[in-house]
Amino acid sequence: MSLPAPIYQLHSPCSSCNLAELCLPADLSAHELRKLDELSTVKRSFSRSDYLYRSGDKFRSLFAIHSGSFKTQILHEDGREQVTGFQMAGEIIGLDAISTDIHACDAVALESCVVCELPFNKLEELSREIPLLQRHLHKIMSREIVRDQGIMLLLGSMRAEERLAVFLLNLSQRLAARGLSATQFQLRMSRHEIGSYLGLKLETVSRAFSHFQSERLINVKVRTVEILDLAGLQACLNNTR
Amino acid sequence: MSLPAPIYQLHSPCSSCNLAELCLPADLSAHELRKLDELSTVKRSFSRSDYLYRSGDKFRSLFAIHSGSFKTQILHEDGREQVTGFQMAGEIIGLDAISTDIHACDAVALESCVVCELPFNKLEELSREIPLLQRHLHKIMSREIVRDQGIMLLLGSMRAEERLAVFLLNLSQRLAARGLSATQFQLRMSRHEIGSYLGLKLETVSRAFSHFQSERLINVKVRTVEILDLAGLQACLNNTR
DNA sequence: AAAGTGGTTTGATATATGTCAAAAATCGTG
DNA sequence: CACGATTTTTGACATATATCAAACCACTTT
Repeated sequence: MSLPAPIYQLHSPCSSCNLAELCLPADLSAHELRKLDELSTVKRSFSRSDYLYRSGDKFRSLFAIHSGSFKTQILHEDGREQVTGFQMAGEIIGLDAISTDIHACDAVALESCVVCELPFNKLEELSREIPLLQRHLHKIMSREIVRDQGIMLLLGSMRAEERLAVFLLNLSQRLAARGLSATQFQLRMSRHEIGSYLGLKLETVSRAFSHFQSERLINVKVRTVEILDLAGLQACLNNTR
Repeated sequence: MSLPAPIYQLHSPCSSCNLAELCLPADLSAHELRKLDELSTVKRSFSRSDYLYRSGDKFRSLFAIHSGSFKTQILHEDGREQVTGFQMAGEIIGLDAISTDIHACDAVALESCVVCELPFNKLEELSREIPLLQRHLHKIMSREIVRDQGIMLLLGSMRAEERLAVFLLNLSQRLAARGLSATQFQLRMSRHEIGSYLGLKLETVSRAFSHFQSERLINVKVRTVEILDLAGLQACLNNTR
């Protein structure tokens, strides 16, 4: 396994986690919450560019991101790479590995991160006993499918600037859901990584950023982004080609 | 709901279905198989261009395709469309709807089809009682995630001819898994639908077909395809740009 | 503070794919 | 079988994005 030794081990019950509303189903009974604490085991820390797992690793656990953010990527033998997502606190990562018991992509920390390991056997066992948890797990997997299909739409039928607008609006909305600013944030990923995610070359990403700035939709200075006109960005999407 | 009245209703136990090896987990006990037959209810027939479900429909059931094939598509309000997949016998369809209890895409029959309805409540109940079934359901969902991410790679970083090669090889392999010819088959979808799936215009798809033919990799006459050189098609993928 | 390194921006140019158009082939239907 | 409607093919041309290159900037290391 590619996990570094846990830098600090905190026994951290899910029931008292401040991210519970993102990770867990609502409406669990006290009894169910207590049961669920069987699950939460250890938190692990990662530094920028550490691997949480690698493609080919044996699958044992899903991971809940407690803080920080990751990218997931597929590396094709011929050198092609595709970033398949950027994940942040409260999101569950590793779902692709369930199908074959082998991780199908790499997960790489974009900054300092803390992650909760969720042993999958245990999760399945608990979800047999707690129907709400079962349903929740299904919803999380289904949500990932919907997300991926949204990206297929983006990659299959949107132009460069539309893709970047979708990307920025999505980031904005997820940050807001975490109580952070929807309009001012630091990008944790490079132009190259954004390009890989959006199916564009890094120069094209950079030009699109510059163009948005010249249109007064955003201010951007390298990785610092301020959205000036959310509605204007939205409007980019309606210009069908 | 958009389902037509079942044209014929056959009570058809999964345990005796010839597609069981595609739909069901291996190694179920006789007892478990018997339980599973609680699930299988009714088969429904569809004709070409019938909707199995539409985006926005209330979610109640997954569907197992018994015969025929479907496309799934997202229609964006601005008229953009994206075909997100082509599904054939033995495949399970509707997973995207679990996340919100509302179908997120349309499923349209590409030919005459027969479909088994799998009420999702029942499926969850059974999968709490049959751990192998639970695991199987998880694997099916995870497989869909992996599939979608493969398409992201295709859309994000492959050229037109590579995309078509991937498409043809994938079809070939799935047909072979169903005991059909890996090298001779009828396409059930139009150039436009293939293009939508691959993020290309129909003219580009048509040109790529013609080019493969001129290279003696395939014979293609409208919707009749014969693959002459499987290895040659594979080799298309290694020409990194 | 200087030097090095990697990331970013911008410009000039090339190219793959899109667009538009017309003809050919195929399919469905009376 | 013929008609119209639809799909497919092919060509000529347009364009969005990629490629190549250089300068610039920001961060790390010494």
